[in-house]
Amino acid sequence: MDATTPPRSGARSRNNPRGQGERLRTDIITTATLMLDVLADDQALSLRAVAREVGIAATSVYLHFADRDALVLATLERCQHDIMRAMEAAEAAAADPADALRARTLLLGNWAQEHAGLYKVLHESTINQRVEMRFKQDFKESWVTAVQRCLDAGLAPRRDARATAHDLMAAVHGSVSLRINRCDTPWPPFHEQLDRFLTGLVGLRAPG
Amino acid sequence: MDATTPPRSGARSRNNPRGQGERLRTDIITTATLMLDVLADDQALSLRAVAREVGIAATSVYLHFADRDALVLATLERCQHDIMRAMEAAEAAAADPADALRARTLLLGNWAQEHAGLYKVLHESTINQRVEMRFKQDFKESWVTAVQRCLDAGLAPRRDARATAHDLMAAVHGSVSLRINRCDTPWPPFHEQLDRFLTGLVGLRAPG
DNA sequence: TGTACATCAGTGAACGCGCGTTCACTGATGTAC
DNA sequence: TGTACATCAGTGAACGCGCGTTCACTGATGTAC
Repeated sequence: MDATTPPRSGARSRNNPRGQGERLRTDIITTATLMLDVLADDQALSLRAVAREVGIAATSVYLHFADRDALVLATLERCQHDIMRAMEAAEAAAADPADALRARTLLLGNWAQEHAGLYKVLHESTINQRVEMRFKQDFKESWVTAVQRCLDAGLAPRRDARATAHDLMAAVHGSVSLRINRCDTPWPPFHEQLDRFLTGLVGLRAPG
Repeated sequence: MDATTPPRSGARSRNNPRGQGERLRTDIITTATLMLDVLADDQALSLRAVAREVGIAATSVYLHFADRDALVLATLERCQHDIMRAMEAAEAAAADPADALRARTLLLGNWAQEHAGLYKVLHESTINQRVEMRFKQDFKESWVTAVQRCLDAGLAPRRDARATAHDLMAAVHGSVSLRINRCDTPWPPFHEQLDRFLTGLVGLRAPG
């Protein structure tokens, strides 16, 4: 995503200058991000492979992460953080709450299809079962808020914001997940499907 | 799922009687099914672990499957076959096409939550990227047919059956996937959400 | 200005492990003559 | 009825590999006195 300088294999000098220890941490996360996007599975990411790609000894990873899971978790946390910021930016440019809801959903859907591997690791890999990812709570709440704003603005018939947000999240996640996992079969354009979700599940007026 | 006798670790005699070679194949698949349901990840299933659990030499697996992927594929194929039969049975007991659509969806949703690991392997694991699973085509088509029947019976306003089926599949898959992958956070009852999907996306009349 | 010491930012060798797969082999049971 | 051979249903040892993690070590840079 928007990380500092990408590390080049073997290009790292042995000693970082003092006070720059955090730079290695950033480099490791950046590389792990790229690799997870390709692998699409947290279990397939090996700490040694990450170290090789960064150009450091495998043991150096332990300077910044307790174990492999901690590395994956940190990677996903930064990833999720970037998505949240991007969604907020998309919302900020919208004309009204309905437009904002559509914009944030469209951004998420497009991001997911562009970074299929990362999306899968974030939402479908078995690390979800092993460790708790608290930062996902904020993500979930942000959807409830976005729906609530539409209701408050009278852009959709009154209904339960939380249940409606859950419905929309489920539909969008499912649509993206099916597209990602079965690349072979043809699916309808995402934005058209999204509009049906917004009218059918949230009750927004049809666009155009 | 409804396999013959479940194999017990080490309980197998060295030589199956003649003509019973297929029994081992069945036993291997049954064991692999149980293990995949626990592991929830096809890459985590090791051929050696399956063999250990069945009580045979690791090499014996090669008598029936070309490699590890072939074993996983055969397992998922039987699994999908069983789901399809169960869905057909659920539909057969329904009063009308709308009832049938609801019954098949409810069955799938409940099955997925009871066999979370298998569902994940079937729809979210990386074997989807590695090999083509042709039997999924039938699955997809069966949803289009089920929706079409509702439209033909005048139980929902006229619309494109294929797009509508895709929308419903996406929403249901997403709902199930979110429930499976984040067991911690609370989700609304599945059957209530399903009814909202059926009314909002398919256009069926609200139940009750 | 010199020097002992602490700290930072790493490295390299080694551990034990489980894995997929290949290979030559075994041992019971059937079958042609 | 006897026997050679084919077939079926497996086994056991071995291969080379990459993995996560631990451990003792290194070498540059700062800092107290």
